[in-house]
Amino acid sequence: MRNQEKDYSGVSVQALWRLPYYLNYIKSLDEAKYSCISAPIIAKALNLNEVQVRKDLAAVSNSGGKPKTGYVAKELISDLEEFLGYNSVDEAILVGVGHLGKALLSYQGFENCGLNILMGFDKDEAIIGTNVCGKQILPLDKLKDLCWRMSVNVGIITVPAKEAQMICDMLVEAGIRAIWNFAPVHLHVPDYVLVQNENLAASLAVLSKNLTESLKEK
Amino acid sequence: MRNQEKDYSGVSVQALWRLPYYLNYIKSLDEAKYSCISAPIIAKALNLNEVQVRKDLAAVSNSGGKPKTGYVAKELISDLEEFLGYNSVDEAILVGVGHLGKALLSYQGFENCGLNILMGFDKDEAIIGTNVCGKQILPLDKLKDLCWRMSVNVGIITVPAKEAQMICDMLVEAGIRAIWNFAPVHLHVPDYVLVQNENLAASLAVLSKNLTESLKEK
DNA sequence: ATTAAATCGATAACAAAGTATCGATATAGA
DNA sequence: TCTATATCGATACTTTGTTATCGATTTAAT
Ligand SMILES: NC(=O)c1ccc[n+]([C@@H]2O[C@H](COP(=O)([O-])OP(=O)(O)OC[C@H]3O[C@@H](n4cnc5c(N)ncnc54)[C@H](O)[C@@H]3O)[C@@H](O)[C@H]2O)c1
Ligand SMILES: NC(=O)c1ccc[n+]([C@@H]2O[C@H](COP(=O)([O-])OP(=O)(O)OC[C@H]3O[C@@H](n4cnc5c(N)ncnc54)[C@H](O)[C@@H]3O)[C@@H](O)[C@H]2O)c1
Repeated sequence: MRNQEKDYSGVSVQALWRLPYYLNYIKSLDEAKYSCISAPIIAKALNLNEVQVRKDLAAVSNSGGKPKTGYVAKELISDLEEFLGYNSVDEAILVGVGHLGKALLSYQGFENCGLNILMGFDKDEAIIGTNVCGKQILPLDKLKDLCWRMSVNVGIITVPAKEAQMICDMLVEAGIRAIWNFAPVHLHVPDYVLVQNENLAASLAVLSKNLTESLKEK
Repeated sequence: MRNQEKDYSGVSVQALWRLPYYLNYIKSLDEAKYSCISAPIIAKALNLNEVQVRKDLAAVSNSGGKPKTGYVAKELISDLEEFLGYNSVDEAILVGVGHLGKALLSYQGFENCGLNILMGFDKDEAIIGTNVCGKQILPLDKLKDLCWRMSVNVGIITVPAKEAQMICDMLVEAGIRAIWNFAPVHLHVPDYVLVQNENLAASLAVLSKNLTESLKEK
Protein backbone atom coordinates (compact mmCIF):
# COMPACT_ATOMS: atom_id res chain seq x y z
CA MET A 1 0.00 0.00 0.00
CA ARG A 2 2.65 2.38 1.06
CA ASN A 3 5.65 0.92 -0.65
CA GLN A 4 6.29 -1.35 -3.51
CA GLU A 5 6.08 -4.98 -2.44
CA LYS A 6 8.81 -6.75 -4.33
CA ASP A 7 12.35 -6.71 -3.12
CA TYR A 8 14.63 -6.35 -6.05
CA SER A 9 18.32 -7.13 -5.98
CA GLY A 10 18.16 -8.76 -2.57
CA VAL A 11 17.43 -5.47 -0.88
CA SER A 12 14.29 -5.37 1.21
CA VAL A 13 11.86 -2.53 0.81
CA GLN A 14 12.73 -1.15 4.20
CA ALA A 15 16.42 -1.35 3.54
CA LEU A 16 15.89 0.65 0.39
CA TRP A 17 14.37 3.39 2.53
CA ARG A 18 17.45 3.50 4.70
CA LEU A 19 19.91 3.82 1.87
CA PRO A 20 19.35 7.52 1.21
CA TYR A 21 20.01 8.17 4.88
CA TYR A 22 23.30 6.30 4.72
CA LEU A 23 24.28 8.21 1.64
CA ASN A 24 23.31 11.50 3.13
CA TYR A 25 25.17 10.82 6.36
CA ILE A 26 28.36 9.61 4.74
CA LYS A 27 28.37 12.57 2.40
CA SER A 28 28.02 14.91 5.35
CA LEU A 29 31.26 13.70 6.88
CA ASP A 30 34.50 15.59 6.74
CA GLU A 31 36.36 13.73 4.03
CA ALA A 32 39.81 14.28 5.46
CA LYS A 33 38.83 12.99 8.86
CA TYR A 34 36.65 10.13 7.74
CA SER A 35 38.12 8.59 4.64
CA CYS A 36 36.97 5.36 6.23
CA ILE A 37 33.72 4.81 8.08
CA SER A 38 32.54 1.80 10.06
CA ALA A 39 29.12 0.23 10.49
CA PRO A 40 28.97 0.88 14.23
CA ILE A 41 29.56 4.58 13.71
CA ILE A 42 26.91 4.87 11.03
CA ALA A 43 24.53 2.88 13.17
CA LYS A 44 25.04 5.17 16.11
CA ALA A 45 24.58 8.30 14.04
CA LEU A 46 21.32 7.12 12.52
CA ASN A 47 19.98 5.21 15.49
CA LEU A 48 20.10 1.86 13.82
CA ASN A 49 21.43 -1.56 14.63
CA GLU A 50 25.02 -2.14 13.66
CA VAL A 51 24.38 -5.51 12.03
CA GLN A 52 21.57 -4.06 10.02
CA VAL A 53 23.81 -1.37 8.63
CA ARG A 54 26.41 -3.93 7.68
CA LYS A 55 23.83 -6.07 5.96
CA ASP A 56 22.34 -3.17 4.07
CA LEU A 57 25.71 -1.99 2.87
CA ALA A 58 26.76 -5.47 1.86
CA ALA A 59 23.70 -5.67 -0.36
CA VAL A 60 24.53 -2.57 -2.38
CA SER A 61 28.29 -2.48 -2.38
CA ASN A 62 30.93 -4.97 -3.44
CA SER A 63 33.65 -2.78 -2.08
CA GLY A 64 33.50 -4.59 1.24
CA GLY A 65 34.85 -3.35 4.51
CA LYS A 66 38.03 -4.09 6.35
CA PRO A 67 38.14 -5.20 9.95
CA LYS A 68 39.18 -2.48 12.34
CA THR A 69 38.85 0.37 9.82
CA GLY A 70 35.50 -0.11 8.14
CA TYR A 71 34.50 0.93 4.65
CA VAL A 72 36.09 3.43 2.31
CA ALA A 73 33.71 6.38 2.39
CA LYS A 74 34.23 7.36 -1.23
CA GLU A 75 33.46 3.90 -2.51
CA LEU A 76 30.34 3.64 -0.40
CA ILE A 77 29.09 6.94 -1.71
CA SER A 78 29.55 5.97 -5.29
CA ASP A 79 28.08 2.50 -4.77
CA LEU A 80 25.04 3.92 -3.02
CA GLU A 81 24.49 6.54 -5.69
CA GLU A 82 24.85 3.98 -8.40
CA PHE A 83 22.48 1.58 -6.70
CA LEU A 84 19.87 4.23 -6.07
CA GLY A 85 19.98 5.25 -9.68
CA TYR A 86 21.13 8.80 -8.99
CA ASN A 87 23.36 8.61 -12.01
CA SER A 88 20.71 7.66 -14.52
CA VAL A 89 18.03 10.25 -15.06
CA ASP A 90 14.31 9.48 -15.22
CA GLU A 91 12.15 11.95 -17.08
CA ALA A 92 8.94 12.93 -15.33
CA ILE A 93 5.90 15.14 -15.75
CA LEU A 94 3.63 16.51 -13.05
CA VAL A 95 -0.14 16.94 -13.19
CA GLY A 96 -1.90 19.44 -10.92
CA VAL A 97 0.09 22.63 -10.50
CA GLY A 98 -1.48 23.82 -7.26
CA HIS A 99 0.21 24.51 -3.94
CA LEU A 100 1.93 21.19 -3.68
CA GLY A 101 2.59 20.79 -7.39
CA LYS A 102 4.38 24.13 -7.48
CA ALA A 103 6.54 23.18 -4.51
CA LEU A 104 7.62 19.99 -6.23
CA LEU A 105 8.22 21.70 -9.56
CA SER A 106 10.45 24.26 -7.95
CA TYR A 107 12.45 21.84 -5.84
CA GLN A 108 16.01 21.50 -7.10
CA GLY A 109 16.89 18.52 -4.95
CA PHE A 110 15.27 15.91 -7.17
CA GLU A 111 17.82 16.43 -9.87
CA ASN A 112 20.51 15.00 -7.62
CA CYS A 113 18.33 11.97 -7.19
CA GLY A 114 18.00 11.27 -10.87
CA LEU A 115 14.58 12.76 -11.44
CA ASN A 116 14.04 15.42 -14.04
CA ILE A 117 10.59 16.98 -13.98
CA LEU A 118 10.18 18.32 -17.49
CA MET A 119 6.92 20.20 -17.21
CA GLY A 120 3.58 20.55 -15.48
CA PHE A 121 0.01 20.02 -16.65
CA ASP A 122 -3.15 21.59 -15.32
CA LYS A 123 -6.73 22.18 -16.33
CA ASP A 124 -6.84 25.73 -15.03
CA GLU A 125 -6.65 28.21 -17.91
CA ALA A 126 -5.17 30.82 -15.62
CA ILE A 127 -2.03 28.85 -15.05
CA ILE A 128 -1.63 27.19 -18.44
CA GLY A 129 1.04 28.94 -20.46
CA THR A 130 2.87 30.27 -17.43
CA ASN A 131 5.97 28.62 -16.08
CA VAL A 132 7.23 27.57 -12.66
CA CYS A 133 10.97 27.73 -12.20
CA GLY A 134 11.41 27.64 -15.92
CA LYS A 135 9.12 24.66 -16.34
CA GLN A 136 6.22 25.15 -18.69
CA ILE A 137 2.65 24.51 -17.66
CA LEU A 138 0.61 22.91 -20.40
CA PRO A 139 -3.01 21.87 -20.96
CA LEU A 140 -4.01 18.25 -20.43
CA ASP A 141 -4.70 17.60 -24.08
CA LYS A 142 -1.00 17.87 -24.81
CA LEU A 143 -0.13 15.26 -22.22
CA LYS A 144 -0.34 12.02 -24.12
CA ASP A 145 1.50 13.16 -27.16
CA LEU A 146 4.34 14.77 -25.22
CA CYS A 147 4.83 11.77 -22.96
CA TRP A 148 5.15 9.45 -25.92
CA ARG A 149 7.46 11.76 -27.81
CA MET A 150 9.80 12.40 -24.91
CA SER A 151 9.54 8.87 -23.54
CA VAL A 152 8.52 10.02 -20.12
CA ASN A 153 8.33 7.15 -17.64
CA VAL A 154 7.30 8.86 -14.43
CA GLY A 155 4.11 10.76 -13.69
CA ILE A 156 3.51 12.80 -10.55
CA ILE A 157 -0.06 13.30 -9.41
CA THR A 158 -0.85 16.39 -7.35
CA VAL A 159 -4.47 16.97 -8.30
CA PRO A 160 -7.37 16.86 -5.82
CA ALA A 161 -8.24 13.37 -4.61
CA LYS A 162 -11.39 12.99 -6.64
CA GLU A 163 -9.58 13.76 -9.89
CA ALA A 164 -6.67 11.47 -9.18
CA GLN A 165 -7.97 8.23 -10.69
CA MET A 166 -8.94 9.98 -13.88
CA ILE A 167 -5.52 11.56 -14.23
CA CYS A 168 -3.96 8.24 -13.36
CA ASP A 169 -5.83 6.57 -16.23
CA MET A 170 -4.68 9.32 -18.53
CA LEU A 171 -1.07 8.78 -17.50
CA VAL A 172 -1.30 5.05 -18.04
CA GLU A 173 -2.81 5.73 -21.43
CA ALA A 174 0.16 7.99 -22.16
CA GLY A 175 2.60 5.17 -21.56
CA ILE A 176 3.76 6.14 -18.08
CA ARG A 177 5.35 3.27 -16.16
CA ALA A 178 5.55 4.68 -12.65
CA ILE A 179 3.30 7.04 -10.73
CA TRP A 180 4.19 9.10 -7.70
CA ASN A 181 0.84 9.80 -6.14
CA PHE A 182 0.27 12.57 -3.59
CA ALA A 183 -3.50 12.31 -3.55
CA PRO A 184 -4.83 10.43 -0.55
CA VAL A 185 -6.53 7.68 -2.53
CA HIS A 186 -5.72 4.22 -3.73
CA LEU A 187 -5.16 4.16 -7.47
CA HIS A 188 -6.07 1.32 -9.79
CA VAL A 189 -3.47 0.58 -12.44
CA PRO A 190 -2.46 -2.29 -14.69
CA ASP A 191 0.15 -4.73 -13.38
CA TYR A 192 3.02 -3.21 -15.29
CA VAL A 193 2.58 0.24 -13.75
CA LEU A 194 4.15 1.05 -10.39
CA VAL A 195 2.49 3.31 -7.87
CA GLN A 196 4.34 4.99 -5.05
CA ASN A 197 1.95 6.65 -2.65
CA GLU A 198 3.00 9.70 -0.72
CA ASN A 199 0.08 9.94 1.60
CA LEU A 200 0.76 12.80 3.97
CA ALA A 201 -2.53 12.33 5.75
CA ALA A 202 -1.62 8.73 6.54
CA SER A 203 1.77 9.83 7.71
CA LEU A 204 0.13 12.35 9.93
CA ALA A 205 -2.18 9.70 11.33
CA VAL A 206 0.82 7.65 12.35
CA LEU A 207 2.41 10.65 13.98
CA SER A 208 -0.66 11.73 15.88
CA LYS A 209 -1.47 8.22 17.01
CA ASN A 210 2.01 7.80 18.39
CA LEU A 211 1.88 11.21 19.99
CA THR A 212 -1.34 10.42 21.77
CA GLU A 213 0.09 7.17 23.11
CA SER A 214 3.34 8.84 24.05
CA LEU A 215 1.57 11.57 25.99
CA LYS A 216 -0.58 8.98 27.71
CA GLU A 217 2.49 7.21 29.03
CA LYS A 218 3.34 9.97 31.42
CA MET B 1 14.00 5.42 10.40
CA ARG B 2 10.94 5.96 8.35
CA ASN B 3 8.26 5.20 10.84
CA GLN B 4 7.93 5.03 14.54
CA GLU B 5 9.02 1.64 15.82
CA LYS B 6 6.66 0.81 18.60
CA ASP B 7 3.32 -0.71 17.90
CA TYR B 8 0.81 0.73 20.25
CA SER B 9 -2.57 -0.80 20.95
CA GLY B 10 -1.71 -4.04 19.20
CA VAL B 11 -1.66 -2.36 15.83
CA SER B 12 1.50 -2.77 13.83
CA VAL B 13 3.09 0.22 12.19
CA GLN B 14 2.22 -1.07 8.76
CA ALA B 15 -1.36 -1.66 9.74
CA LEU B 16 -1.55 1.90 10.98
CA TRP B 17 -0.57 3.06 7.51
CA ARG B 18 -3.40 1.09 5.99
CA LEU B 19 -6.09 2.48 8.25
CA PRO B 20 -6.44 5.85 6.51
CA TYR B 21 -6.98 3.98 3.26
CA TYR B 22 -9.75 1.89 4.77
CA LEU B 23 -11.36 4.98 6.17
CA ASN B 24 -11.09 6.82 2.92
CA TYR B 25 -12.49 3.93 0.93
CA ILE B 26 -15.42 3.23 3.22
CA LYS B 27 -16.30 6.90 3.30
CA SER B 28 -16.28 7.01 -0.48
CA LEU B 29 -19.05 4.42 -0.69
CA ASP B 30 -22.64 5.21 -1.44
CA GLU B 31 -24.20 4.96 2.01
CA ALA B 32 -27.56 3.74 0.83
CA LYS B 33 -26.06 0.94 -1.19
CA TYR B 34 -23.34 -0.07 1.22
CA SER B 35 -24.63 0.29 4.74
CA CYS B 36 -22.64 -2.88 5.30
CA ILE B 37 -19.23 -3.68 3.88
CA SER B 38 -17.24 -6.90 4.00
CA ALA B 39 -13.53 -7.57 4.31
CA PRO B 40 -13.25 -9.29 0.92
CA ILE B 41 -14.73 -6.28 -0.82
CA ILE B 42 -12.43 -3.83 0.92
CA ALA B 43 -9.49 -6.09 0.20
CA LYS B 44 -10.31 -6.23 -3.46
CA ALA B 45 -10.76 -2.48 -3.73
CA LEU B 46 -7.43 -1.71 -2.09
CA ASN B 47 -5.46 -4.64 -3.43
CA LEU B 48 -4.90 -6.22 -0.06
CA ASN B 49 -5.32 -9.64 1.46
CA GLU B 50 -8.74 -10.33 2.87
CA VAL B 51 -7.46 -11.81 6.12
CA GLN B 52 -5.22 -8.84 6.65
CA VAL B 53 -8.13 -6.47 6.31
CA ARG B 54 -10.13 -8.46 8.84
CA LYS B 55 -7.25 -8.45 11.27
CA ASP B 56 -6.62 -4.75 10.90
CA LEU B 57 -10.26 -3.91 11.44
CA ALA B 58 -10.53 -6.22 14.42
CA ALA B 59 -7.69 -4.32 16.04
CA VAL B 60 -9.36 -0.93 15.84
CA SER B 61 -13.03 -1.73 16.11
CA ASN B 62 -15.08 -3.59 18.66
CA SER B 63 -18.14 -3.38 16.51
CA GLY B 64 -17.30 -6.73 14.92
CA GLY B 65 -18.69 -8.05 11.69
CA LYS B 66 -21.46 -10.47 10.92
CA PRO B 67 -21.01 -13.48 8.68
CA LYS B 68 -22.52 -13.06 5.25
CA THR B 69 -23.04 -9.30 5.58
CA GLY B 70 -19.79 -7.88 6.92
CA TYR B 71 -19.31 -4.77 9.00
CA VAL B 72 -21.63 -1.83 9.52
CA ALA B 73 -20.01 0.93 7.49
CA LYS B 74 -21.03 3.73 9.82
CA GLU B 75 -19.55 2.03 12.85
CA LEU B 76 -16.31 1.29 11.06
CA ILE B 77 -15.98 4.90 10.01
CA SER B 78 -16.46 6.20 13.49
CA ASP B 79 -14.18 3.57 15.03
CA LEU B 80 -11.43 4.32 12.52
CA GLU B 81 -11.73 8.05 13.03
CA GLU B 82 -11.67 7.64 16.75
CA PHE B 83 -8.67 5.34 16.64
CA LEU B 84 -6.72 7.60 14.30
CA GLY B 85 -7.36 10.53 16.58
CA TYR B 86 -9.27 12.54 13.99
CA ASN B 87 -11.64 13.69 16.69
CA SER B 88 -9.06 15.12 19.03
CA VAL B 89 -7.15 18.06 17.66
CA ASP B 90 -3.38 18.46 17.94
CA GLU B 91 -2.03 21.98 17.76
CA ALA B 92 0.99 22.43 15.51
CA ILE B 93 3.36 25.07 14.27
CA LEU B 94 5.47 25.03 11.13
CA VAL B 95 9.01 26.32 10.66
CA GLY B 96 10.31 27.28 7.23
CA VAL B 97 7.68 28.98 5.12
CA GLY B 98 9.17 28.30 1.70
CA HIS B 99 7.64 26.45 -1.20
CA LEU B 100 6.78 23.33 0.73
CA GLY B 101 5.93 25.11 3.96
CA LYS B 102 3.40 27.28 2.17
CA ALA B 103 1.78 24.28 0.56
CA LEU B 104 1.35 22.62 3.93
CA LEU B 105 0.10 25.79 5.59
CA SER B 106 -2.55 26.24 2.95
CA TYR B 107 -3.74 22.67 2.90
CA GLN B 108 -7.19 22.31 4.41
CA GLY B 109 -7.19 18.54 4.56
CA PHE B 110 -5.18 18.27 7.76
CA GLU B 111 -7.99 19.68 9.81
CA ASN B 112 -10.08 16.60 9.11
CA CYS B 113 -7.20 14.55 10.41
CA GLY B 114 -7.02 16.31 13.73
CA LEU B 115 -4.11 18.61 12.99
CA ASN B 116 -4.43 22.32 13.40
CA ILE B 117 -1.47 24.29 12.13
CA LEU B 118 -1.66 27.53 14.08
CA MET B 119 1.08 29.58 12.45
CA GLY B 120 4.37 29.58 10.62
CA PHE B 121 7.86 30.73 11.57
CA ASP B 122 10.67 31.84 9.32
CA LYS B 123 13.91 33.76 9.47
CA ASP B 124 13.29 35.69 6.29
CA GLU B 125 12.29 39.28 7.09
CA ALA B 126 10.43 39.55 3.82
CA ILE B 127 7.91 36.93 4.81
CA ILE B 128 7.62 37.66 8.52
CA GLY B 129 4.47 39.56 9.30
CA THR B 130 2.63 38.32 6.24
CA ASN B 131 0.10 35.52 6.40
CA VAL B 132 -0.59 32.36 4.43
CA CYS B 133 -4.22 31.33 4.27
CA GLY B 134 -4.93 33.38 7.32
CA LYS B 135 -2.03 31.92 9.26
CA GLN B 136 0.48 34.40 10.58
CA ILE B 137 4.18 34.11 9.87
CA LEU B 138 6.32 35.05 12.85
CA PRO B 139 10.01 35.44 13.62
CA LEU B 140 11.88 32.59 15.31
CA ASP B 141 12.38 34.46 18.56
CA LYS B 142 8.69 34.22 19.27
CA LEU B 143 8.67 30.47 18.84
CA LYS B 144 9.47 29.21 22.28
CA ASP B 145 7.16 31.48 24.16
CA LEU B 146 4.21 30.86 21.88
CA CYS B 147 4.61 27.10 21.93
CA TRP B 148 4.59 27.04 25.71
CA ARG B 149 1.65 29.40 26.01
CA MET B 150 -0.52 27.59 23.50
CA SER B 151 0.66 24.13 24.52
CA VAL B 152 1.68 23.19 21.02
CA ASN B 153 2.74 19.55 20.79
CA VAL B 154 3.60 19.17 17.13
CA GLY B 155 6.31 20.92 15.13
CA ILE B 156 6.66 20.72 11.37
CA ILE B 157 10.10 21.25 9.86
CA THR B 158 10.32 22.55 6.31
CA VAL B 159 13.59 24.43 6.41
CA PRO B 160 16.64 23.51 4.29
CA ALA B 161 18.39 20.33 5.37
CA LYS B 162 21.36 22.01 6.95
CA GLU B 163 19.17 24.12 9.21
CA ALA B 164 16.95 21.26 10.27
CA GLN B 165 18.85 20.00 13.31
CA MET B 166 19.12 23.49 14.72
CA ILE B 167 15.41 24.10 14.32
CA CYS B 168 14.74 20.68 15.76
CA ASP B 169 16.71 21.58 18.89
CA MET B 170 14.77 24.78 19.15
CA LEU B 171 11.48 22.91 18.95
CA VAL B 172 12.53 20.45 21.61
CA GLU B 173 13.55 23.37 23.77
CA ALA B 174 10.10 24.82 23.21
CA GLY B 175 8.43 21.75 24.63
CA ILE B 176 7.37 20.12 21.37
CA ARG B 177 6.67 16.41 21.71
CA ALA B 178 6.42 15.32 18.09
CA ILE B 179 8.21 16.48 14.96
CA TRP B 180 7.10 16.03 11.39
CA ASN B 181 10.31 16.40 9.46
CA PHE B 182 10.41 17.11 5.73
CA ALA B 183 14.13 17.78 5.54
CA PRO B 184 16.10 14.84 4.19
CA VAL B 185 18.24 14.35 7.29
CA HIS B 186 18.17 12.23 10.40
CA LEU B 187 17.33 14.30 13.44
CA HIS B 188 18.68 13.75 16.92
CA VAL B 189 16.13 14.16 19.68
CA PRO B 190 15.64 13.09 23.29
CA ASP B 191 13.79 9.84 23.93
CA TYR B 192 10.52 11.47 24.74
CA VAL B 193 10.26 13.29 21.41
CA LEU B 194 8.82 11.51 18.38
CA VAL B 195 10.09 12.11 14.88
CA GLN B 196 8.15 11.24 11.77
CA ASN B 197 10.26 11.63 8.68
CA GLU B 198 8.70 12.54 5.38
CA ASN B 199 11.65 12.04 3.15
CA LEU B 200 10.50 12.63 -0.39
CA ALA B 201 13.93 11.98 -1.79
CA ALA B 202 13.99 8.55 -0.17
CA SER B 203 10.53 7.87 -1.49
CA LEU B 204 11.70 8.84 -4.91
CA ALA B 205 14.68 6.54 -4.61
CA VAL B 206 12.35 3.64 -3.95
CA LEU B 207 10.22 4.57 -6.91
CA SER B 208 13.08 4.97 -9.32
CA LYS B 209 14.80 1.81 -8.18
CA ASN B 210 11.65 -0.17 -8.72
CA LEU B 211 11.07 1.48 -12.05
CA THR B 212 14.53 0.56 -13.26
CA GLU B 213 14.01 -3.04 -12.24
CA SER B 214 10.56 -3.12 -13.72
CA LEU B 215 11.76 -1.80 -17.07
CA LYS B 216 14.59 -4.30 -17.04
CA GLU B 217 12.13 -7.16 -16.74
CA LYS B 218 10.83 -6.70 -20.25
C1' DA C 1 -37.88 -25.47 7.26
C1' DT C 2 -33.81 -26.72 5.07
C1' DT C 3 -29.98 -25.90 2.44
C1' DA C 4 -26.35 -23.31 0.13
C1' DA C 5 -23.36 -19.43 0.02
C1' DA C 6 -20.80 -15.82 2.09
C1' DT C 7 -18.32 -14.14 5.63
C1' DC C 8 -16.53 -13.95 10.22
C1' DG C 9 -13.01 -14.92 13.90
C1' DA C 10 -9.38 -17.88 15.53
C1' DT C 11 -5.55 -20.62 14.91
C1' DA C 12 -1.75 -22.17 12.58
C1' DA C 13 1.69 -22.02 8.96
C1' DC C 14 4.71 -19.21 6.50
C1' DA C 15 7.63 -15.27 5.13
C1' DA C 16 10.21 -11.27 5.97
C1' DA C 17 12.86 -8.34 8.66
C1' DG C 18 15.77 -7.45 12.45
C1' DT C 19 19.27 -8.79 16.03
C1' DA C 20 22.80 -11.58 18.48
C1' DT C 21 26.73 -14.34 18.28
C1' DC C 22 31.10 -16.05 16.69
C1' DG C 23 35.27 -16.89 14.29
C1' DA C 24 38.45 -14.49 11.21
C1' DT C 25 41.30 -10.57 10.12
C1' DA C 26 43.39 -6.14 9.81
C1' DT C 27 45.42 -2.39 12.39
C1' DA C 28 47.50 0.14 16.18
C1' DG C 29 50.14 0.22 20.06
C1' DA C 30 53.14 -2.22 23.50
C1' DT D 1 57.36 -8.52 16.59
C1' DC D 2 53.59 -9.64 19.28
C1' DT D 3 49.23 -8.73 21.40
C1' DA D 4 44.90 -6.45 22.20
C1' DT D 5 40.99 -4.58 20.01
C1' DA D 6 37.81 -3.02 16.63
C1' DT D 7 35.39 -4.46 12.97
C1' DC D 8 33.96 -7.46 9.34
C1' DG D 9 31.11 -11.23 7.25
C1' DA D 10 28.48 -15.38 7.96
C1' DT D 11 25.28 -18.00 10.39
C1' DA D 12 21.79 -18.77 13.61
C1' DC D 13 18.05 -17.10 16.18
C1' DT D 14 14.02 -13.99 17.34
C1' DT D 15 10.53 -11.09 16.36
C1' DT D 16 7.15 -9.17 13.49
C1' DG D 17 4.07 -9.29 9.86
C1' DT D 18 1.37 -11.77 6.27
C1' DT D 19 -1.39 -15.44 4.40
C1' DA D 20 -3.94 -19.94 4.43
C1' DT D 21 -7.13 -22.89 6.59
C1' DC D 22 -11.13 -24.29 9.21
C1' DG D 23 -15.16 -24.48 11.96
C1' DA D 24 -19.02 -21.47 13.27
C1' DT D 25 -22.65 -18.28 12.08
C1' DT D 26 -25.73 -15.57 9.63
C1' DT D 27 -28.56 -14.69 5.70
C1' DA D 28 -31.02 -15.59 1.47
C1' DA D 29 -33.03 -18.79 -1.59
C1' DT D 30 -35.39 -23.10 -2.40
N1 LIG E 1 -0.91 20.93 -0.13
C1 LIG E 1 -0.58 20.01 0.76
O1 LIG E 1 0.13 20.27 1.69
C2 LIG E 1 -1.09 18.62 0.65
C3 LIG E 1 -0.94 17.76 1.72
C4 LIG E 1 -1.41 16.45 1.64
C5 LIG E 1 -2.00 16.02 0.48
N2 LIG E 1 -2.14 16.85 -0.54
C6 LIG E 1 -2.80 16.34 -1.75
O2 LIG E 1 -2.15 16.80 -2.89
C7 LIG E 1 -3.09 17.13 -3.90
C8 LIG E 1 -2.91 18.57 -4.30
O3 LIG E 1 -3.04 19.41 -3.18
P1 LIG E 1 -2.89 20.99 -3.32
O4 LIG E 1 -2.93 21.55 -1.96
O5 LIG E 1 -1.74 21.30 -4.19
O6 LIG E 1 -4.25 21.37 -4.07
P2 LIG E 1 -4.52 22.65 -4.96
O7 LIG E 1 -6.00 22.81 -5.00
O8 LIG E 1 -3.69 23.77 -4.51
O9 LIG E 1 -4.01 22.24 -6.40
C9 LIG E 1 -4.68 21.35 -7.23
C10 LIG E 1 -4.34 21.69 -8.67
O10 LIG E 1 -4.84 20.66 -9.52
C11 LIG E 1 -5.48 21.28 -10.63
N3 LIG E 1 -6.50 20.35 -11.11
C12 LIG E 1 -7.68 20.05 -10.57
N4 LIG E 1 -8.32 19.14 -11.29
C13 LIG E 1 -7.52 18.85 -12.33
C14 LIG E 1 -7.64 17.99 -13.44
N5 LIG E 1 -8.70 17.20 -13.60
N6 LIG E 1 -6.63 17.96 -14.31
C15 LIG E 1 -5.54 18.74 -14.15
N7 LIG E 1 -5.38 19.58 -13.13
C16 LIG E 1 -6.35 19.63 -12.23
C17 LIG E 1 -6.05 22.57 -10.10
O11 LIG E 1 -6.24 23.47 -11.14
C18 LIG E 1 -4.96 23.00 -9.14
O12 LIG E 1 -3.98 23.76 -9.81
C19 LIG E 1 -4.45 16.82 -3.30
O13 LIG E 1 -4.85 15.53 -3.68
C20 LIG E 1 -4.19 16.86 -1.84
O14 LIG E 1 -5.08 16.02 -1.13
C21 LIG E 1 -1.70 18.15 -0.48
N1 LIG F 1 9.85 21.67 -2.12
C1 LIG F 1 9.84 20.36 -2.25
O1 LIG F 1 9.14 19.84 -3.09
C2 LIG F 1 10.64 19.49 -1.36
C3 LIG F 1 10.78 18.16 -1.68
C4 LIG F 1 11.53 17.31 -0.87
C5 LIG F 1 12.13 17.83 0.25
N2 LIG F 1 11.99 19.12 0.56
C6 LIG F 1 12.65 19.61 1.76
O2 LIG F 1 11.82 20.49 2.45
C7 LIG F 1 12.57 21.57 2.98
C8 LIG F 1 12.03 22.86 2.44
O3 LIG F 1 12.04 22.87 1.03
P1 LIG F 1 11.51 24.11 0.22
O4 LIG F 1 11.51 23.72 -1.20
O5 LIG F 1 10.24 24.60 0.80
O6 LIG F 1 12.67 25.17 0.47
P2 LIG F 1 12.58 26.76 0.38
O7 LIG F 1 13.96 27.25 0.19
O8 LIG F 1 11.53 27.14 -0.59
O9 LIG F 1 12.06 27.19 1.81
C9 LIG F 1 12.85 27.16 2.95
C10 LIG F 1 12.31 28.21 3.91
O10 LIG F 1 12.97 28.06 5.16
C11 LIG F 1 13.37 29.34 5.61
N3 LIG F 1 14.53 29.17 6.49
C12 LIG F 1 15.80 28.90 6.14
N4 LIG F 1 16.56 28.78 7.22
C13 LIG F 1 15.77 29.01 8.27
C14 LIG F 1 15.99 29.06 9.66
N5 LIG F 1 17.19 28.80 10.18
N6 LIG F 1 14.95 29.30 10.45
C15 LIG F 1 13.74 29.55 9.94
N7 LIG F 1 13.46 29.52 8.63
C16 LIG F 1 14.48 29.26 7.81
C17 LIG F 1 13.67 30.14 4.39
O11 LIG F 1 13.56 31.52 4.65
C18 LIG F 1 12.58 29.63 3.44
O12 LIG F 1 11.41 30.39 3.58
C19 LIG F 1 14.00 21.30 2.59
O13 LIG F 1 14.66 20.63 3.62
C20 LIG F 1 13.87 20.38 1.41
O14 LIG F 1 14.99 19.53 1.28
C21 LIG F 1 11.26 19.97 -0.24
